[in-house]
Parts: sequence; structure tokens; C-alpha cells
Amino acid sequence: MKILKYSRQRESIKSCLAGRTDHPTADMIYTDMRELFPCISLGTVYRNLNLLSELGEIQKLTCGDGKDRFDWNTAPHYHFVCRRCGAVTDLPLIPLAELQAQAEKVSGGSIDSHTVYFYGSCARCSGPSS
Amino acid sequence: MKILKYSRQRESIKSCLAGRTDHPTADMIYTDMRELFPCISLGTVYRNLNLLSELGEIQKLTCGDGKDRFDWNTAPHYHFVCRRCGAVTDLPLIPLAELQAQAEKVSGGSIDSHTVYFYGSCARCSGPSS
DNA sequence: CAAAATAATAGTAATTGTTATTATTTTATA
DNA sequence: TATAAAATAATAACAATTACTATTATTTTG
Repeated sequence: MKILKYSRQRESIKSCLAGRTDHPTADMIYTDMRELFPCISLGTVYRNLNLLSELGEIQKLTCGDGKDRFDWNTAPHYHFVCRRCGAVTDLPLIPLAELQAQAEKVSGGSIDSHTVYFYGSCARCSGPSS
Repeated sequence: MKILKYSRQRESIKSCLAGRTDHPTADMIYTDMRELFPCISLGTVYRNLNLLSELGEIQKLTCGDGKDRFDWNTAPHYHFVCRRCGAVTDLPLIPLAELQAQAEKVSGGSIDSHTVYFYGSCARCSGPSS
């Protein structure tokens, strides 16, 4: 199936994601999208998020909370997951290309990417008011 | 609910997992377990795997294929996921404590663990016969 | 050791996140 | 504009997991 260069919903889903710094689930995107397209289907959201991530225009994350999350930033970077509030945030760390090269060596196969998730309690949740 | 010190099924699930070097899903454990306990329930397998991982006696992995996997080795270590055959294997790499310390610093919160998954094609799947 | 209390189990139903199906509408192209 | 292809909304189906319940196993208590 050839992909059309233009689809209102897909364009909108992509820019909706691009406008968020958190890492929303399909359901969160769906909630947002209904403001613009009150009749949009959850299936459309899922289909386009998967399509966009297959095309390499967005990234799918699995941080261990059971639901997929999505990230407009396709550049490799590491994430932090707060176990208390569930927030997923980017960390300003340089991805370790050497680590991946080392992993590839010991694996005996070929490695094209890696993911790193840090788990703990975010600044807000560790703060004095909690 | 207080946890009993002895339950045949739980003990057996734990030692079943301990005897495997792959990182089986609940369903794979279930298949194994039925040889010993033909009437064991899948719910029992799930409940005990979750219980054991909450107790810190085993580890739960989410490598992005939709199903949870389990690891008898609770020591921090990194994993390799083959996108072709789906195998999940351990990598002999020293976990980077400094990276976690660095992540904690930039996060502003507190971090107690991190996971690393490498993705690619394993030795067998990259080999000549494929 | 027997009886009472508590936890674990098998069997099953329910829930959740996600994907597939289908009739209809949108978009691209001639 | 007419035709073909792709995307959509609505809905059903699905797979992994969790919840429920009556019964059984284990522990505790007298």
C-alpha cells in the first residue's frame, strides 16, 4: 500500500506529538486529537502512530508500564521514568556509541540501536512537599 | 496478605526459571510447569512471577515485544534482543554505575536502577546460512 | 495432634492495550 | 470531473494480563 503524502489526521497526529515534551500514550494523543477531530477513531490514532514510527518519523518507547509511548524525537537519547508519578522525560546525556560497539562485539551479531531507561523518583516526587 | 514461606507451585516456578538461560515469557513458564503440575493455572504462573519479582527474587523484563519476560538473575546486567528470531540474551558487559550517577545528577531526582537493551540481529540470524 | 485461620490454587470471567475488518469518505491522478 | 487508491470511523476481534470465587493446601493455635 502506497502511503499518501497528505492525510489530515496523520499530519495532525504528528504535529500534536511534536508539540509535547512528555511522551504520550496512544490514548493521550487520542484525547488531544478529539479537540480537532471530534469523530477521530482510536484505531486511526494507533494506525498512524505505528505507521509514523515504521517510517522513522517518530519513535515508539516501551518503558515497562504496559503501554506504548511515543516520542517525536527520533534521535537516540536516554529516558528517565518516575515510578511514583509515571512521568517519562528525556535526559540530556550523550548516547554511548562505544557501549553499543562493545555490545556488538560481545554479542557476535550486529546491533543497530539501543535503549536506556533510568528508574527512580523525579525531582517533584522526591521534593520536600511529598 | 502475608506470604507463606512454602508453596509448591511458587518454588517450582522459581527453580524452573533458574534452570533456563533464555528469558521466558509467562506462557513459556506455563508450558514448562504443566509437566510437573498438569493442572496448574496460568493465573498462578502470572501471580507468582509477579510476586517473586516484587520480592526481588527474580526480575521482570520488558524488551518491547509486548510480553513480559522473566530473568532469574536479579543482578543488574544488559540484554540483547534479536529482531529476527526474538531471542533475548544476556551480554557480558559491566553495568555502568557512573552513567547512572550522571543520569541522577541531570535528572534532579533519585535513580535506583536502569535498563539497557540492544537491538539487532544475533550471531545465528546474521550468519551465512541466513 | 486436631481445629481454626490464613494463604494459595484451579478454573473462569473480566479488563486492558492493541490490531483487524468493513463500509464509507478522502485524496491523488488521469 | 471521473476513476482508482488510500485513509477513515465504527466496531469487532485479539492477546496478554489481572480479578474473582469456590476449593484446597499450609500454617498457626489450642
